[in-house]
Amino acid sequence: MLGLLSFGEELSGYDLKKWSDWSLRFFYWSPSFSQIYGELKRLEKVGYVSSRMVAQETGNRDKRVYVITDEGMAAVRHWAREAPVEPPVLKHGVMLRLWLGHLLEADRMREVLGRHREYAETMRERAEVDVESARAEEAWAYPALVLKWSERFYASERDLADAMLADLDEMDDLDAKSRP
Amino acid sequence: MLGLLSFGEELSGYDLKKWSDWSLRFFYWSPSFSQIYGELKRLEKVGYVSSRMVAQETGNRDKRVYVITDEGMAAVRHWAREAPVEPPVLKHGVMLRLWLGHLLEADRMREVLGRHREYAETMRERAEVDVESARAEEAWAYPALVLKWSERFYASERDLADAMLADLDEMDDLDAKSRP
DNA sequence: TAGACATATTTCTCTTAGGAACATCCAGAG
DNA sequence: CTCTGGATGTTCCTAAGAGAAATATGTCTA
Repeated sequence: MLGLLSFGEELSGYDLKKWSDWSLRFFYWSPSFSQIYGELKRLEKVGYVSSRMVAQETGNRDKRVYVITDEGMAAVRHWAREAPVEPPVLKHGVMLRLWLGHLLEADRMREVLGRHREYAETMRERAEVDVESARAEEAWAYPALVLKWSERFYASERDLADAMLADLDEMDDLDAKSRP
Repeated sequence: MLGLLSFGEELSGYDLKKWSDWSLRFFYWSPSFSQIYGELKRLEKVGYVSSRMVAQETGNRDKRVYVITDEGMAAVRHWAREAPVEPPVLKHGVMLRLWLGHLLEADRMREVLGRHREYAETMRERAEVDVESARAEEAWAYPALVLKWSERFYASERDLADAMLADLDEMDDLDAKSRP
């Protein structure tokens, strides 16, 4: 949350949710509304953000918008610089299922893998598009860098699926030969 | 849990924890003890596992061991076959930090990335070792397949870090030129 | 003029995470 | 020969996270 606010914009809880959904979707989860609104109150209490109410002309409901304070900036900066490097969290449901390959037919496995391949390619394409738009703005240099990483990451995820499909074929061949 | 038990072994909660920590570490998170023991009771109540107490000769404390039932097998099998293909969950703290590149020095970024690169290479090596031992046993054919995937995955994670380091260098070069 | 959709926030409930506590034994260090 | 750390084995407690639903309010469209 502080990271998102560190770009300097004045954002509502709703904005933060949309922003994080949008910006982090390639490499990080996005907090739920309940987490965001709760956290904003906590952050304000400790002085890392400050807020004000905004009456909206355009007709929409009034909202509370938040900006990061100097203390908040110091806190995120400290985190970004000094936090220990932690391993990424991965929960790969597709691999979990294939790990249990004795429970499903080879064709079903291929289908699951194929669908995952499609997902990876779709994500790669989306990242590719985002790289272009992020490069247009100077302020997005680092996000653009990470988007480029994401594009490559999903390309690799797609290739990994292909490699595994090939491994599956090979397994079947060996099986067929040993049981003629 | 049912997946782990579907290999047919009679396991205690403690065994399940060690097993899942060990087997899934490359591609899935492992449940906590509290989840495991709670879940085992729930699974027994719905008839997916059954348990018995075992008095241990070797001196260790008595334990309760669980086996999967036919209904349990049917349930995991159904899950493995029919569950929707869901996108993997990724929380890449390193990328989140680099996304906030405006908050830290270029050298600190390189350090974080370098450490992540090392982590990826270590994981790759571990996966490589595990592939060999899994291939020794016929029953581990599918786990071996996923371990092979893991080995490639971490190799790619390492290469992605290298590519990003190169991107960072390039960014610095351009920066230096535009501000002579 | 209803219905879908977008903004904006709160509430509730369930799951997951993670550590601490408890219990028991073994092996190795001092 | 005792102390301590580590492995086995299980339970309890608390906090964080996920996600749906409820509550407002207004716009645009079929």
